[in-house]
Amino acid sequence: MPEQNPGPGAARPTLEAVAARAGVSRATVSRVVNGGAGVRPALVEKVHRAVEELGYVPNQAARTLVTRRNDAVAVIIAEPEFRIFSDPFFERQLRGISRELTAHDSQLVLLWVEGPGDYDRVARYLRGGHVDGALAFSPHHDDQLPAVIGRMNVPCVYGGRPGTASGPGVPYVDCDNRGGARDAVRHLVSLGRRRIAHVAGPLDQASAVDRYDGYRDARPATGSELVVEGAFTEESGARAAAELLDRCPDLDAVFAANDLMASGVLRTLRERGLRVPEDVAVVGFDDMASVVDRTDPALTTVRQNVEEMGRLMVRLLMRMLAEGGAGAATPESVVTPTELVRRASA
Amino acid sequence: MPEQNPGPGAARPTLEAVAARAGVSRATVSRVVNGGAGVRPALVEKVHRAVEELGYVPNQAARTLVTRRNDAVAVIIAEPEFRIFSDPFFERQLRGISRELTAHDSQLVLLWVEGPGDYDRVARYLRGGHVDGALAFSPHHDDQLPAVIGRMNVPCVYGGRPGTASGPGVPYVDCDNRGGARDAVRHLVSLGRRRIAHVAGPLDQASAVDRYDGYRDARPATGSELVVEGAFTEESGARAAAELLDRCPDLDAVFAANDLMASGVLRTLRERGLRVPEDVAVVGFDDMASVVDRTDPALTTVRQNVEEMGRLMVRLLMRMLAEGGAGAATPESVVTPTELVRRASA
DNA sequence: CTGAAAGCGCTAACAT
DNA sequence: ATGTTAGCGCTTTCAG
Repeated sequence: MPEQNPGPGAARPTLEAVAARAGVSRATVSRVVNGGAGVRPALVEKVHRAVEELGYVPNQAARTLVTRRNDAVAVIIAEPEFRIFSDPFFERQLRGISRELTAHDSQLVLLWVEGPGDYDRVARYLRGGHVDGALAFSPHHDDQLPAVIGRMNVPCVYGGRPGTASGPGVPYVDCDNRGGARDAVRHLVSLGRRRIAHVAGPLDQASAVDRYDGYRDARPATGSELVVEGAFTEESGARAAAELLDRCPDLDAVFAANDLMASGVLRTLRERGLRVPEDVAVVGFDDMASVVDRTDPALTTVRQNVEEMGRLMVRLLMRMLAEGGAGAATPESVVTPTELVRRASA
Repeated sequence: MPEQNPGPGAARPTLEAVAARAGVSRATVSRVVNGGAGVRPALVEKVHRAVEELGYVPNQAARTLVTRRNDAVAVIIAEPEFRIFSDPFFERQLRGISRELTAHDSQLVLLWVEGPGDYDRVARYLRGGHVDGALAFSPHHDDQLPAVIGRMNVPCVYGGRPGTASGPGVPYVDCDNRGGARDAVRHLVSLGRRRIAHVAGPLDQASAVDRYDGYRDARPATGSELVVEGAFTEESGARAAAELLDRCPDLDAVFAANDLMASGVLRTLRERGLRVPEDVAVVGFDDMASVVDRTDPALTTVRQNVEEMGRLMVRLLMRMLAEGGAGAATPESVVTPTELVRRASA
């Protein structure tokens, strides 16, 4: 249990004080505090005791001033849409980030961007040198945020492949959306389904586009595409299914670009008296527990390991920082594998 | 649009450089950068131009070192339970905090505490003087986190009344849980209901206890208490309702300590063929949009303004900081009013 | 292996 | 109204 903080009233002990108490120089205390390499064990011990007794904690500002390291990373969340934050999905990713950052002794500074009006603030903050690097989420293809961040020349890793505005060579971590979608549709094909519809996500987001591409890769060549664009919400999935059924009453499978929409699809199917999977097989994407657990029948879906993706973002960033920031070449992006999880719906 | 960052390679310009360029002293530049009070307009203009041309941004570490201000606040989230983060409820509160912090030119540093093993890390961080103050969420009555934070002597405001472990006089922002519960139950009474049951939240949380107390205040004096403790989840609400019905088949109203549990109660009632509100009236607590919108019938509930509560936490903290931290007396806590929202269920 | 000394970039008295 | 000066607390050569 750490000592009591003397508080804002009483001045906190400095290196100087510790040095005096231990009967050594400031330099020696500094060495000990930073690992104690090349200091005689006896002195190390003495210094440690003094630190303990005085309740010494290094002043981070002073340290940053000379080392130019902050041990802090910004997490930038662009939220042009509603809700992204309360997405259990995103929570998992943030948790992965938080844990990995802790493992690297770094702090998480949250920058919540509600719109273009906030870009200046973010830019200023990044320029201010408050953080060693950034992790950013900016799903929308035309969002200018990546461009703004890019101009700041701060090492940054994206969660999800960023849009065109960010320019090429921007490192990111994403799951294999296209491959996962391909697996999902191939599975439906292997079940003997032929009229396979797709409820796409908002096509201004890379993940939605990639999943759509995967659908195109794998769907049977016969017949035409059967696609409606949704909004990644339950409601939009339900509406999309209705439209699809109107257009093609005898469709025998639906691949939805996420679980929430798949859940909406199931609802519409039930309302129309269609059985799942007998009449129509359904596959989702994400394996989002809060949806998948409640669905009836249990939803077959494509799983991605989001927490791991969060951790990978941090590791990638740390590698960039270690290699000396702007000088080094940007590292490769990471694309994580997905896994088809078979349940009752397909 | 801010200039391009010279980047880690090129050294950033310092006050010194700006001073040289503008042909003034460092002190003058400093004054201008910090508001420019008492500097001749002509010079202000000159300095501004130099700042512009050089793309100067103050070094925060250097500034913090001398002013002892960080312009950063820690948000500490204890999460002994699952899920708290993806709670849309909590998102709203965090958003209020984020916005108000931005208005005060402060940054949000997120400290995610997953268990007692993290307490040391938090304590060290707080001791390190990285932040001017903290905002903490620690709903569980016996959680030692408030005690740990208290010992650090860092100004801190709690979201929700903290448990006993924090000691007296700890400032917090909470809604009037007891009064809101009282209103809910009084409303049921005014509807002529007499056998009013309560599905309580986990009674190791102050909010659950307070709502329970409100129930006791207002329930009809006749008959005995009819209470089951739930876990603030939909499922636990459903189970609690089943138990209540077994114990008292002719109950005519249920007040649930939150909307999620109320939704579970509705489910059980429906399964047992009871009509709402004809046979049993139901009232929830929170007015959580994602629940209230889907419920059938629409849920009567007690609304609290969470975003505002988040903002109030920041304002309270800022007042403490302005008044000089530990020296001044801790300010009064803030209890915000609730509002009964009548819908179809009661 | 240890200590002395020189800053990191900025602010805030204190002079002028 | 402006400039001069003395640190803030730490790391890091450079001597010894």
